[in-house]
Amino acid sequence: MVRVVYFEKEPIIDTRPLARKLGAFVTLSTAELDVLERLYKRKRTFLAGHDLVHQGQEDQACYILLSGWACSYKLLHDGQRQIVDFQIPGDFLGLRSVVLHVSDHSIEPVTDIEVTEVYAFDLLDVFAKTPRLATAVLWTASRDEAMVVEHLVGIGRRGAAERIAHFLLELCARLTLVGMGSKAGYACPLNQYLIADAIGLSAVHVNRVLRQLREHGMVTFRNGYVTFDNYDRTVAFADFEVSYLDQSMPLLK
Amino acid sequence: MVRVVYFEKEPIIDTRPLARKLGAFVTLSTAELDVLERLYKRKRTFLAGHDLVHQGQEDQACYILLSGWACSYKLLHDGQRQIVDFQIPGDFLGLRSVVLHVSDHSIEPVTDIEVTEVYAFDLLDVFAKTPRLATAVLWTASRDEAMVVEHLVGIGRRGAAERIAHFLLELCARLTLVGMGSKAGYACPLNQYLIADAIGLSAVHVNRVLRQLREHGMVTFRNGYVTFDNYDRTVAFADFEVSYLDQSMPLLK
DNA sequence: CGTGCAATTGAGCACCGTCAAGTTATGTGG
DNA sequence: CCACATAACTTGACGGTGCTCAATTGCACG
Repeated sequence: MVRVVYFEKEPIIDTRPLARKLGAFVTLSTAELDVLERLYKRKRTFLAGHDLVHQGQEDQACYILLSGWACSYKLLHDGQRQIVDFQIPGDFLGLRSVVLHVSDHSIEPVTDIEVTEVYAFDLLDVFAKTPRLATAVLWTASRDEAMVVEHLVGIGRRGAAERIAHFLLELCARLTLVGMGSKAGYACPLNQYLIADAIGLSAVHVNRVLRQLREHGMVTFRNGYVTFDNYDRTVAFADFEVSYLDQSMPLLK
Repeated sequence: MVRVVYFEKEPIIDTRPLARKLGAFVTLSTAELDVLERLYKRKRTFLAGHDLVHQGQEDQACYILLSGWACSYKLLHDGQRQIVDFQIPGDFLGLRSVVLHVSDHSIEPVTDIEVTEVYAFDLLDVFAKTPRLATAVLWTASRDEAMVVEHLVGIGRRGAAERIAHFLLELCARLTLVGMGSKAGYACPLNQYLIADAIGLSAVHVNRVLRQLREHGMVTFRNGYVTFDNYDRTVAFADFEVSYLDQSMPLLK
C-alpha cells in the first residue's frame, strides 16, 4: 500500500532554511550539514518595530530568519530613511555586519519574527573548517547583492508605476521560492509607508500609483494581500525579468 | 649603512593589487600569498568603450583591474542605462558573474585598461584549498555591496546636489586608499554622461548642478580633474560618512 | 463612542527631464 | 595653416512627475 503525500499546502520552510538555501548552490555532505546543524542553537524572538541591529553597532552577531518579515534600512541625518531590502524566511540578517565588523545599516522586524542567532566567531570558524560552506555563503551574499543592484536600477531609472509594479513582482518571485506566494498573489505585511521608504517615493504618491495599477487591472494591494489581477500584463509593464532568481539545481558539485 | 626609501610619490599599486587589498582584511601567510600569486598569469588589455562582459553571458571568467577605470551597468529595455558602480585599480570585475554563473550586468572599460584574467575554476579551487582567502574575498564582496547600498540610498533619498557631492567624495575616498587621490582632488576620466547614468539624473542636470557646486566654492569638476575647493564644507553638505571605507588594519588575525 | 493609525484624495508647487541651440576643445585631412 | 567633424560641455525655456501640506475617510480597538 502506498501512502500519497501532498506537499502543496505545506510551507517549504523547515527548521533549517539555511541548509535548504545553501543546498541549492553546493551539494552538501553529511559532515557539512552537520556543521550547519550546530549553528542552530539559539532561537530568539523579536517584536515588530524593535531594531535587532543598529547602524554603527560593532561586532554584531548575525541571524537566520525563520518566520516573519524584516527590513534593513539606513537613516539620513535629516531623518529620512531608505529601506535597502526586505528579508523573508530563509534569509540572512546582518551577514555584512559580521564580515565587516561594523553594521552600516539597521535591521527592524516588520512583523514579530523568529530567528536563530549565529555568533560571528562560530560563522568564521565554519568558514575555516568547511571551505565549501564559505563559498556557498559567498554565493548567498552575491545573490543578495544582485537584488540590491536590481533595486538600484529601479530607483535610478524607472518611473513610479513601473518601479512599484517591479517591486511587487520581485517580492512575489522571492516568496514563491519559499512556498509563500504564487502568480496569483501573496500575503504581504507591508504598509504603504514601508513601500515608500523602500522605493524612494512619498507615501502619498505610492498610494496614488497603487490606485492606478489597480484601476488598470494589474495588481491590487489591499488588506495585507497582494493580488495579481493580470500577472502577465504586470510583468510586461514593469519590464520584469521573470527568471533572474531561478536557481533550481546546485551549481557546484 | 642604512638605505632610506621614500614611497611618497610611488603609486601604491603593484603587480598584485589584490594581495594588498585582501591583506587589509586577513594577514596572509606566505603560502597563501603564493596561491594568490599563481592567479596572476594572463595579463590582458581592453580598449575604452568595448565591453568585457555582456549582460546575460554565461560561465564568465572574472578579472582583477590593474590600471584604468571601468564601470558595471545594466541596460533597460527602453535603452536607458544605470551604472551600478565604477571600478578602479585593485577592484574585482565580474566576481558576481563567476559565483552566480551568469552575468546580470555588463562591464565596460571607461579608459583603456589592463587586467589579469582569472578563470572561475581557478578561483573556486583557491577557495577550496585556502579557506582564509575565501573569507577574504567574501569580505571584498561585502565591501562592494556596502558601496552599492550607499549608492542606493543616495539615489533614493538625496537631492541632486547632495547626491553628486557625495558621489565625488566617495570616489575620492576610494582613490585615496590606492594612492590615486587626496583631499585636494584627483584625476577623473569620467564625463558628465557617465556621472548622469551613475546617479540617476540627466546629463543636462548634472551639468547645472556641477556649476552650482563650483559657484558655491565646494568642488570643481573640469578637464578630467576633480578639485575640492573646500573639502570640509563639501563633506558637511553631502552628509558624507568620512570613515566608512577606512580599513587600516587586518580584521582577522 | 472616542482614539489612533493607515489609507485616500485634492491643490499647489519645486525639482528635474526634455528639447533645442550654442560654445569649446580636440583631432583629421587637405 | 585652415576647413571640417566630432565629442563634450553649457545654457535657456518649458512642462511633467512626484513632493508637501492639509483635510477626510475607514477601520480596529479599548
